[in-house]
Amino acid sequence: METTTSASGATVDKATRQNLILRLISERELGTQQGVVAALAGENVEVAQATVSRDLSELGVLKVGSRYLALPHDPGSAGIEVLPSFILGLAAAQNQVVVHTRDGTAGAVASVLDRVRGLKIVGTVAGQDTVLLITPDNEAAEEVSGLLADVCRAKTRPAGNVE
Amino acid sequence: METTTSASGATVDKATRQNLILRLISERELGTQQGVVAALAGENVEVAQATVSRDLSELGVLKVGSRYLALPHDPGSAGIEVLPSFILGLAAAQNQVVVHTRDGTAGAVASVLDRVRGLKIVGTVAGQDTVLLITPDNEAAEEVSGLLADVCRAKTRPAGNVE
DNA sequence: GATATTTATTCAAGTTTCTGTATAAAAAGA
DNA sequence: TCTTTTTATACAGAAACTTGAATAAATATC
Repeated sequence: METTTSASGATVDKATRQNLILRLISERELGTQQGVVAALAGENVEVAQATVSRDLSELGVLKVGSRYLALPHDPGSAGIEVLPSFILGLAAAQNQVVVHTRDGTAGAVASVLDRVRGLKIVGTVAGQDTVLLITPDNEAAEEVSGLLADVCRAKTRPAGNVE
Repeated sequence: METTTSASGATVDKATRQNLILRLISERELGTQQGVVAALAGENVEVAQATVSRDLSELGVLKVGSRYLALPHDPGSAGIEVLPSFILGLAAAQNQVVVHTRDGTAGAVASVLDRVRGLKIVGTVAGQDTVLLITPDNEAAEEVSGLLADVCRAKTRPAGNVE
């Protein structure tokens, strides 16, 4: 079960490393695989870029603009990639973001958003065609809104193939 | 990912075979590993007894009296082995079994019982110190009651080590 | 207690997985 | 377009997993 024993690097198995990656990319703003390699090294886990490439791929991490976004890998449930087809509009106001969706899909959209790691969202409320996102503060609302706008502008691309 | 290619045996991977085993032991009344080997063969999956031994072990299947009982392997949640310390008494009546438990533990007991595969239970209702089990018919009630009595008489033994 | 049955374990072979290196492919920038 | 940056992949060695045969250990039966 154990792997990766390197110079001073801790011995961690693949699953542990991948969980660490999920945590790192939701805490910091990581946008390149080298960045992830460095972040891992900071946690005393040394791996090659190729391994990070494969990890991101297996984890289903997406790159939105210049930033990785992680969904907990819940195979069988919809991921961030469905959002563009559901979201019609976005508006930030104070520490809130109002997401206008296709009729009847607000619940689904909220459900997906709730599960995106690294998104600064305190909570969501879904109506019929509207999701209200509450963020910690005004900047977070702008940030989330911008990020979602990127997602919907199809600036999204998978950070790897699917299995 | 593939394994086990034999004479006429189908090619199934370990996970598939183990799921099949769970299904077989909850459908039929299997009580020996040879029996499981035979049942698998009947499904066109040929393996050795040693493999069944390891499978039962990994699946956390228990042998109660002369019969295997399977819990869906939900690591972290209590299994059948906790029942003896919670159940104080059992009584079958018609198609019902009344389980008397330590105060406050009826919910936990019901939760475990709900997850035992191969137990002929239609549904459970838990109070404070009592669980009512509804079975399809009177014989099933007797059978379930007897089985649980065996469990509590510590006739239970693991069908294998734990990982 | 002796024998038979049932289950677990040791061993070895075959397979799969994991990962770094090196390199190719793709994307971004100039 | 040319260069640079970023990401993906072929390859190979190492480690881990899977499994059957043989056998030991445990349990049940007489």
